[in-house]
Amino acid sequence: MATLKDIGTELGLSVATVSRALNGFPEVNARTRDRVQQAAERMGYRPNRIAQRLVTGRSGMVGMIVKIRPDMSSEMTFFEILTGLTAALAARDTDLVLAVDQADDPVVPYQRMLERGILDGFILNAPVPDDPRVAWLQARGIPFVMHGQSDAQVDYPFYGIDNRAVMADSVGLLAALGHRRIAFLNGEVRLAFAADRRAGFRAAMAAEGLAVPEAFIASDQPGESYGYARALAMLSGRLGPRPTAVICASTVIAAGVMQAARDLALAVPRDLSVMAHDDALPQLRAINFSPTLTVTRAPMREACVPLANHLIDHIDGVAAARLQTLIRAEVIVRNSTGPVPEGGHDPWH
Amino acid sequence: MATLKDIGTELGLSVATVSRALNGFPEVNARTRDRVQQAAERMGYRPNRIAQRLVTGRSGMVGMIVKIRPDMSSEMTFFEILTGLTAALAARDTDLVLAVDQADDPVVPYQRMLERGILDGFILNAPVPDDPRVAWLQARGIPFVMHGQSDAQVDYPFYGIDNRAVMADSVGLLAALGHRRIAFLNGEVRLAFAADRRAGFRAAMAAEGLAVPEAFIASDQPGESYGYARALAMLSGRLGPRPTAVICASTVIAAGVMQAARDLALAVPRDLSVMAHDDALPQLRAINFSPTLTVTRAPMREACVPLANHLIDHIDGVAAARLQTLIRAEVIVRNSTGPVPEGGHDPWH
DNA sequence: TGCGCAATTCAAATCGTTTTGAGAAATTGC
DNA sequence: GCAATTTCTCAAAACGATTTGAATTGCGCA
Repeated sequence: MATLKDIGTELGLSVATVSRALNGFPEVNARTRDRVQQAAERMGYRPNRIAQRLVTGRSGMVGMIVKIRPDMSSEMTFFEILTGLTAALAARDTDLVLAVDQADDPVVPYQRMLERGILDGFILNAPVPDDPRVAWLQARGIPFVMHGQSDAQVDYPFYGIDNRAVMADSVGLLAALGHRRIAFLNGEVRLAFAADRRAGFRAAMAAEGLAVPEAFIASDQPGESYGYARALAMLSGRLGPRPTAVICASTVIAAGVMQAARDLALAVPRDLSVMAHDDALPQLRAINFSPTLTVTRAPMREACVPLANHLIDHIDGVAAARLQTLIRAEVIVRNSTGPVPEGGHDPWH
Repeated sequence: MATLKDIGTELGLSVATVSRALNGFPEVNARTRDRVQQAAERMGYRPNRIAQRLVTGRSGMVGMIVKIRPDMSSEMTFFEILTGLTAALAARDTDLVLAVDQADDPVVPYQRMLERGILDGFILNAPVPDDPRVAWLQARGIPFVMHGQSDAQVDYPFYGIDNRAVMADSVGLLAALGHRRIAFLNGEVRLAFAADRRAGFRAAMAAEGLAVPEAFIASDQPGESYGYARALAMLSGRLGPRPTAVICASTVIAAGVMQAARDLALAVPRDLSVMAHDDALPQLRAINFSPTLTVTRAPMREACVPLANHLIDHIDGVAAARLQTLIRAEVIVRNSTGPVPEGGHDPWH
């Protein structure tokens, strides 16, 4: 591996000049810069990140700690994030160091990674309300970006979708079609995004003047059979008058709901409208549902680009307040939603 | 963060002595060593990996590049590997840098990661026959360990299970129960492990004097519905006399086969024996099948400990020949296998 | 008392980069 | 033509560890 010194001796220049030439400092002669750049190219020079880090205090590496949650949905999502994130970080010359959290205390793995002294910052995901990781990292001045934050009243960088708006859009769409009994199959409310959606759902329903019995708001790990089982219970009539529309927190859940509808001989959208929030996971595309699925859509992979940029910008010193992005999911109306069926006009109460 | 110099000035010692004291060199006075160690403890000293790397040429970081393969089975497996691997690496004070391969050329992502100059070696998985990554890394003298190699005639470190033995054990068990028509639902034969299993299956069947029509050896990405669809075809009788036993490359596939048997009203193990190779994925446990599943078992997570150790030992200079581990999977007989049913004694030919 | 040897410790070089402060060369102003 | 400025380049110091070779100390022994 060629070093700055190699280029320097080759060209009869000092390492200082070579360094400045390559880093685009203005005080170096244009002809010298050309010579240096050509030599660097020719000799296959790559700056040694280790040496750079030692002097700049930056390593060009960020950490992410994933928590094992044994459900398919979170694994698919994680893969999607990983793909988008490593690509987006690579575009800014940054590497991703990964660890799996197997500890009880949520901050322990962060502490362990930090002790190595090789990280510039962290990417956090799946926030919980009053996330203890946030306080811990902020107390130590460690830069981080939060993925999935949807409450803007914080003082750290984040990227997330407006989950209340997601629910307002979904409920609004269904209410406009005449639906009054709308059920909601949520994710785990322990997680902030699901808590926000639940609040958003209730607020949107209330705004339409509609009440929802607790039995028709489900919350759990969005596993393989969760959607199917909960939809079956809700649609069977056992819990009360069955909903005419169901909103799902993910397309995985929607797949289960569709299956339940088929098993109960309910036609979608004639007897039941179904919609979901779509992270655009390539394994389960809303367009491949039958009927095609009406969704609120916010591609997970694309979200990784601003996520990576926010973190690196923050490390570079940009203020947190300028690195807070809350996007609004797109509403895509397809064929799984339709007008409220005959005789379904009555609200629950 | 406390440095060697901090400890030195605190104790009135030179950094050299502090360094030697902490690294267990014999020429430092026992009392001095104690003082240094206590001071280090008290001041929360952690060696700066970056500085260590610069002078030793070692970074304590290894890379892994995962290839996106959109099937559930490989994602579950990847999670399992990730969990075991980061824990095993951490035990040897090593971090894992991860990237996702989205390029066509299999060596390009390795080259890109290497250019950063921060890695001590690589963990490769999912080898293909004559893997181009091997030649590329060997030509450059980059240490690596291969996960899943099952042919011992190579000159690099690896850890894998003996896939031919897996098939010999499986076929042997079923043949001993009187089965003559044994089908095999394999993984993708593009991958070395599946090619080895196919060869092992054929050899084991030939050793029992049994022929198998090609229609009863399936190979594909072990997706969600693959096992179900292939088993349905084989067991329907459309392709010829139906098998009395099925061997599956994974428990995911076996789940599909069980479902197909149920749909065709075939009782397991009375009408059909089913066995699988079990990577011990926590999401799909062989013991939770009904009936409980007979398997060849080799826990994926445990495999990561020798995998990590092989790589780090190799980086430390241990010869590749001493770092080749081929383990034999354990055979666990449960309730999904039984004697060949009445009238199922005839071989295919 | 003085010499040699072992046991400890230390100063300095090293890794490859960035950055500071200063110096040399070229250009300008009077 | 000489001083003042601008333009360019360089040597050296840093970052925090390891490692080499030398220096110091204490000890036993003649």
